[in-house]
Amino acid sequence: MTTHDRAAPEIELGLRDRKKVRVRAALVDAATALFLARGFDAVTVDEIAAAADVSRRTFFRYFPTKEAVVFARRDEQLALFRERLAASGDAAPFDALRGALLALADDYMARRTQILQERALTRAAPTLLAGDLEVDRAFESIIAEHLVAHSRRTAADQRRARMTAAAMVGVVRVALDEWADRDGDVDLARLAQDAIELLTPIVPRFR
Amino acid sequence: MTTHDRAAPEIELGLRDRKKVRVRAALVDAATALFLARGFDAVTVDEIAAAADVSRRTFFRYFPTKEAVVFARRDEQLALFRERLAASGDAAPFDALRGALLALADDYMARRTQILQERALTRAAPTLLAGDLEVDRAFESIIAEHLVAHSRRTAADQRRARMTAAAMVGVVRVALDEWADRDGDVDLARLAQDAIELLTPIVPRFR
DNA sequence: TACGAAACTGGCACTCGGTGTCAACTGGCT
DNA sequence: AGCCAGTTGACACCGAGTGCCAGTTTCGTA
Repeated sequence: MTTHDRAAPEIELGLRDRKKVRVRAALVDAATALFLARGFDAVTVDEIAAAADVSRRTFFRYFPTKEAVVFARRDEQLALFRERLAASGDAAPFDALRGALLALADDYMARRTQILQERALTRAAPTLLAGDLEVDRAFESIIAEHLVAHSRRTAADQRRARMTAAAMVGVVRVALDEWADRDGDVDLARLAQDAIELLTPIVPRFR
Repeated sequence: MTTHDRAAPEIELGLRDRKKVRVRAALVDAATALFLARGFDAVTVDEIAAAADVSRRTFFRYFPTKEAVVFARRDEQLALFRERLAASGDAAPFDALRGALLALADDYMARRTQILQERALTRAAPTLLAGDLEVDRAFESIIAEHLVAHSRRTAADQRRARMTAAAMVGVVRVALDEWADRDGDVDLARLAQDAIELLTPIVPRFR
């Protein structure tokens, strides 16, 4: 029912769209390979385009910036998180949140090496660091939306919901950092669980 | 004792250094005036340099990037915050934190129009937004350092200290956002106070 | 199956942010 | 006065991103 491909990859795409998917994938693959080999800054868009066998101009038709190609995967995570949250509609808001976050933690652990590689890339390039922070804000927006929607209409309550969202993203990020710093050798779900539990006393209404 | 100028602005500067100060100020003034008039992206470095009567190359000798000239003032706030925190050395860590944050809130209210202008600028330019986020992380680092230094050496305790720091920056930012959204017409200190109070139950050791 | 519209692509020229280099200048010191 | 070091401007250069247009490919339709 949605235009999202994940749920229904079987719909016949025309040749035109299949080509587009192929080109996009080729660009992502070429870029990540080059980035991992030589670092983000040392790779030019021309090289990426050449490696994917398209013109430089075409690269910028698929991605608005050089950074965007790095964050393509992260945007998918974001959309997935939003879906999961929306799916568990009538559960207690805080429980839904915990569920979605822990599911995310599982995803991360499953794609461990890839995640760690991406992080290593991000640390080395200041430009990418900025994008990383924006992802956090995006998560915060989703969570805040969710909490606000399930709060009373009081200004004070809504503010508190937004504060809770900000705090939650903060503690979860610290958990993620620790996991990454330990090369993914600890249980991220466990860390995330602890992080979320830490906030229990400040979550409005449930405890 | 420190090399910081604030405490001792009376030391005689040679003609050379006085010039440098003047040029730097001229660049900041010219840049902010142009930015406010036409927005960050619509102003080129050439224009800023011309308005300040120096060459384009000289601009980049004073600031590493076009963004840096916007964040010059914010870096001062950051240093000030760090000093305040270090000053109140033997107070309870959480009290010291609250004190420094509330002092910061007072600063913001005192420079209300300037702060609001800067924020308006930042919102409009995606590049600047990234810088904004980095400032938050810098604050978080300072707070985390402070809390970690006053925590037990346990891994769990230190992690909790870092999580608390992240949460604190989060809730304070929400307070700041609300203040700015209301055009600075509410009491920021009060909002910040509430935000910090919200975290009391999760702060390690004190309650 | 042929054809016209629409989408996609490549190439080119251009703007702007940022850097390396070097020659000319200016203030500081003896 | 004169040397040294720091500062400056000019120029050339690179890479990211954008507007534009002409050529090609795919799609829907007659």
